[in-house]
Amino acid sequence: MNTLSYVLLCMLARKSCTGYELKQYMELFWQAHHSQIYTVLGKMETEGYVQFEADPDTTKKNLLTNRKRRPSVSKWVLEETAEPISRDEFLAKIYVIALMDKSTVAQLFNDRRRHYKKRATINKPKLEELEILQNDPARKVEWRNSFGRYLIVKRRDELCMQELAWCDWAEDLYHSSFDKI
Amino acid sequence: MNTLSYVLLCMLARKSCTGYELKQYMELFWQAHHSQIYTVLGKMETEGYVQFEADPDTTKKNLLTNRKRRPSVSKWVLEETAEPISRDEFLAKIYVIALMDKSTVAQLFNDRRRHYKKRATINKPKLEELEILQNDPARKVEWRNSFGRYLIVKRRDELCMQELAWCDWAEDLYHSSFDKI
DNA sequence: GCGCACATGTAACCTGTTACATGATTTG
DNA sequence: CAAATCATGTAACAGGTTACATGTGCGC
Repeated sequence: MNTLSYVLLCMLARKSCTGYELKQYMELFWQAHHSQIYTVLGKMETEGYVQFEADPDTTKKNLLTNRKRRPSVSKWVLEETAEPISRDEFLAKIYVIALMDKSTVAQLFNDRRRHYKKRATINKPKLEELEILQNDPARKVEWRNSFGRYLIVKRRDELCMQELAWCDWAEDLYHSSFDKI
Repeated sequence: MNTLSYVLLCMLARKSCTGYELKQYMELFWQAHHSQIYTVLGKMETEGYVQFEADPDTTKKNLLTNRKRRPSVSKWVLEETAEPISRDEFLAKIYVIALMDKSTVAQLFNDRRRHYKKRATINKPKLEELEILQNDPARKVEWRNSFGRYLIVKRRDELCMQELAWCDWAEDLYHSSFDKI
């Protein structure tokens, strides 16, 4: 049981998912390839942490459910939390911004903006969906069940907006610092 | 020459560093263990990307310099930039916030705040130092040389502030959603 | 019918982590 | 003078990526 296993168990604590869904839900804060996810899910099954249930209706769709190993998650949550890891190639490139020509700089920032705009458009509908839950008194149980997810989606949304604002600020400063008029 | 190698070359483009310094400079956006850094620096030397220069004064201190392999960095900068990777155990735990007891939630947020406050206090003096460069017309060359680094330190500072604000917002919302008065 | 998103899996390989090792210099 | 920080390195192992493989269902 490594960290990824516990991350998967956390996802499953909310609702049963397929491996495919787990990957998508996790992408907000933990990127893993499907090859890795299916491999560790297999190990987790042999160790009794999850159960596979074949879906008979729509063929070939497996549902996974967390079994009565919940206490192991509660225990993990109390253990010391490792610091977040980030690896951002774009920022390594920005490190040498003063050595690049202007067109390269423009391209780098445009790519970055494009990427975060795309992220934002994927995120926005998720956020709105969750905020509908929040404001519907008839769906209190669902809201409670999605509360953690809402906090994370909200954080991700802020992050995207701030990154885009930083791109604009940084590019402006670059021009006002290095353009000799 | 993998991604880490290019990240190291970017750091060295700014100034000569020891392996130890490289680790610290990179930590802003790419965390690597010293064992990995020294290993790849060794490979980079045999392939002629860097040179080791022993420091005769203060014993045992090696300075590394980037050689005339600069064009390879320029080429790398133009290649497609991989998306940033993040792995945040804390957010996985937040996913199951609705299943935790209140004291666990309080502890989680407090640890997170402590961590980001610490980050902020490490970052703040770096930011101030760079802003002094920016405002000193006599140190234009230095400012230009540190411009990329400034952009990154600034981004990191914003990130810390926003994370701390999010913690307060999230914990408030948690209480107003789940405290039955 | 073609391409795309859904859906799952294995194997080889590269990257990153942990543990082991050592020694100098600085600060309380 | 003990503890922390500076400073570098190797080896074994665990984690993560890439490539290979296969098949379904939907919309254009």
